[in-house]
Amino acid sequence: MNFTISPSSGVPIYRQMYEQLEKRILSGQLSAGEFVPSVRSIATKLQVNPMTISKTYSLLEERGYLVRVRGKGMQVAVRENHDVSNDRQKLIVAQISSLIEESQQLGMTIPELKQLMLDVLAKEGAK
Amino acid sequence: MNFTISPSSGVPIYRQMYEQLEKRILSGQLSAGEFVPSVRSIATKLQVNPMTISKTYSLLEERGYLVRVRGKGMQVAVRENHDVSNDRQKLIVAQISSLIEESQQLGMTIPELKQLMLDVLAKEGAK
Amino acid sequence: MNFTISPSSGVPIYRQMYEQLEKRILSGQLSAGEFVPSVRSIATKLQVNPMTISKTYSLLEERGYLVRVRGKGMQVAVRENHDVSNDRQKLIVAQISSLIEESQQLGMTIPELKQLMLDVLAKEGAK
Amino acid sequence: MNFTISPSSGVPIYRQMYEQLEKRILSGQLSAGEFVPSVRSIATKLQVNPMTISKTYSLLEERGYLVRVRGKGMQVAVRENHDVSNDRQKLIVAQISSLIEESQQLGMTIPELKQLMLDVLAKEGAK
DNA sequence: GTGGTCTAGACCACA
DNA sequence: GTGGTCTAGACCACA
Repeated sequence: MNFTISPSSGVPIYRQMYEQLEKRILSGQLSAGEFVPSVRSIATKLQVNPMTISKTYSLLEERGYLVRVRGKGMQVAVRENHDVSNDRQKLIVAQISSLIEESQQLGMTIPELKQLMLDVLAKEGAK
Repeated sequence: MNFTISPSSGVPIYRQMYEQLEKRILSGQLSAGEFVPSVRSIATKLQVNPMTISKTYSLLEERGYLVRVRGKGMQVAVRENHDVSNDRQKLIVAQISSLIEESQQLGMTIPELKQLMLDVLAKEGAK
Repeated sequence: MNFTISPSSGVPIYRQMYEQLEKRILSGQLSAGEFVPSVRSIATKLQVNPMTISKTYSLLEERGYLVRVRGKGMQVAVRENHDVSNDRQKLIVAQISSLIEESQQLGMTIPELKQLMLDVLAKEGAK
Repeated sequence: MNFTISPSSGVPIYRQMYEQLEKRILSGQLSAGEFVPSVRSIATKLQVNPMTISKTYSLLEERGYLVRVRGKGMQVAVRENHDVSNDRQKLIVAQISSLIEESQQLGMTIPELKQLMLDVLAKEGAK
């Protein structure tokens, strides 16, 4: 499993790891029951302090994404009503909402924002 | 002029102030040539250390939003291509792009995202 | 007499005025015996605090460029051995020296700097 | 690493430090990837407040000279077009240009200035 | 009156 | 260990 971290980005390494793992779980690239790499193996590979990876895993455990299996490692949690697409949707909807709020604070109208979104989507979709 | 700060939010106060001022300048609520409140007046009002506000102003100066007028205070900069709507647009477009990228990392398709955006916009527009 | 000041440049206004007047005296544009405009007339014209201009004049007086004539104003001083070209030269030589020092701190050699100077001079001379 | 500061020079300490570090980076004495001394170690050595050094580092970071590596310190940035000699040259050329401009405001001709430069260079080169 | 600089010292996140 | 943020309070230059 590959991870990309940028120690100088300002974003804490443990958060960078968190986000990459969360995305893989939410998108189904990591599926329930699967084991994630050990803290040590990742720490060695990325040349990072093991405590940092440990912090990432603890956070993922706390939020229900991972389950600690004693003596074996961390496993992707089997979540009840595990509607992946629903999780995803909530995450994206929240971001759209905050984008709307911000655009309004900047004095942009809803129709203007809508037009902008459609423009950018069209451009990206064409890639 | 009113500001809202939340000392317990984790976001540094000087950054909170920065964002509020940047938004007001970009949205034209503060227009070129206008003087912003003095460091001391804001510090007193918000019960915050003057150096904290000073840091905000230095940042805004460094980025070209404010101009220091010695002995008189800080003034909103007259920017050459002061096409406010253009600044705003760039800021929002960048955020839409990163939202698209993220949704794709989560395994969502462009049409799905588009539908979601339209739904949320419709809901917000109706408020 | 015209002056150009930029209140937002960071350079104190009294220094900006000082430099402009010093240059005019050193270059002979203002000659000995001539009266400079009154503090008030400049202050009004430039929309500047009279104390600021006063500070400029005091500095020029202190350094022997101006002489206070009671009831009449400030006069360009008649300086003994008033070799304008010599003053000028000292001023420029000092700056060339500090340029050499700086270029060496940056790891540039004397021949490199010499070449650079000749290049820039050739370019400017052709204008 | 040694630094020289003069608290009584009028130039803010954080600026004095900035200039010394900028020069060492531009001259290649500090090379990309290298870690600069910690805020605290410099502060202790120079008997100066850590915040003062921190301000220097923030400025160097903002301008792209240093990169903050969380929990580890500040590292000299790897810059894309890291043509050190080019950076240096621009800095010096800008100063030569402004020297030419100034000499002309003082009524000196280009040939006179050229002669003066050659004289001073010859004297310095002989040291 | 304005903002800038600095100290001494505290507490925090991150590794 | 690293740097970041903030306070309380002093002193300074400038207008």
